[in-house]
Amino acid sequence: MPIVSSKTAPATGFDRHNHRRCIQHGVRFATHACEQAGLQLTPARQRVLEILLSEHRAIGAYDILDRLREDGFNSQPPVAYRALDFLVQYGFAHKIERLNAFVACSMPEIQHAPAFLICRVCSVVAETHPELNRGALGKTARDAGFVMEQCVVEVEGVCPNCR
Amino acid sequence: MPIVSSKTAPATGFDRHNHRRCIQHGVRFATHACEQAGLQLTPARQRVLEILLSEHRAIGAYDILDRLREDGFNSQPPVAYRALDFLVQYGFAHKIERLNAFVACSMPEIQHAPAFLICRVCSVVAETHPELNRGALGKTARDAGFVMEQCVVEVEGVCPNCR
DNA sequence: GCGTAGATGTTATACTATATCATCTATGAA
DNA sequence: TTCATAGATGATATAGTATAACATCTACGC
Repeated sequence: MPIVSSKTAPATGFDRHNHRRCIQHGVRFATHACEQAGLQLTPARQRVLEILLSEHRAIGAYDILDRLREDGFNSQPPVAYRALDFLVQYGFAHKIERLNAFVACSMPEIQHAPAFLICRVCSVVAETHPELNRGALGKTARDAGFVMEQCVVEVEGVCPNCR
Repeated sequence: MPIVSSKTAPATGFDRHNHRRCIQHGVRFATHACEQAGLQLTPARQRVLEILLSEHRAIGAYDILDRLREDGFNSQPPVAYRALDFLVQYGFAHKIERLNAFVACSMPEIQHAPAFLICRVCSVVAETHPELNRGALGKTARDAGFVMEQCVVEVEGVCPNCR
């Protein structure tokens, strides 16, 4: 019998894991998806994705910019923001509004509205997909006649590793 | 038989209503609550609350600052941010992270974790309290061993009046 | 009188994000 | 080939959001 119910989505990011696979998988997936869709995963875009994939934490645009500079990329703000806009637009990354920062998507193969669990101690950000439409909030919205389009769900708290 | 189920919280803000009451009630409640708690609802704080209560929309700190200036208040940024920090800290207002802006709390008498329905057409922000702990997201967090402390839930879409 | 805590005044600065216009390159149509 | 177009990048400037830091004031209790 599984400890985690199969009816709710798990949160990915807190468990210890071979992180190189996250990076490899993320880049490989984006490469294929862009080829399929006729999108250009240019060097700057790929590098920003790699930077984001390098940790399960939210990274600010200006930190990304610093790392691009180290790698010899042009380092004016639009460089980072353009790459981030691209990655967010096509679902390879997400913005954490609460932190004004960005994370790589940890489940790009699944079409989903993300939700985030943010540890205030270690800053790790785990991602899940709660399908809020189905819960109380979805019912409230329907009852009110409100059509949900974009959802921001960001929960701050303490992760299992920091308790 | 009620159209809206009593099991889920309604969204307040989209329905037409006598808005003067929102302002009166909000200020009166805050006045009493501050007296009870030994907090100072100073002129600047009360004025910012009134400004926020003047519409069910999110207002940016610098717009608030402009209105304070018109009213003869000191208009340096810290004036607005300090008042907003106070109002947010004690639950009289909320920050909408997605918009970098603030709204008056529409149910200050209820201890709650708020969720917002934001109309992208008319910018009206309705507030509700979904108790996410009870739904799928709460289960995901518990299964992951994550302790939820602060929730940001902001849904963008189209309100009943704009459809 | 004196210390303290909370509030405000004041100046400066940090952090986040976008506008704008020029340039380059690949592609496909005329 | 030439041209037009779309997408990407280069480069400069600026807009928008938020806080640090330190001085001052005021009310209160001791």
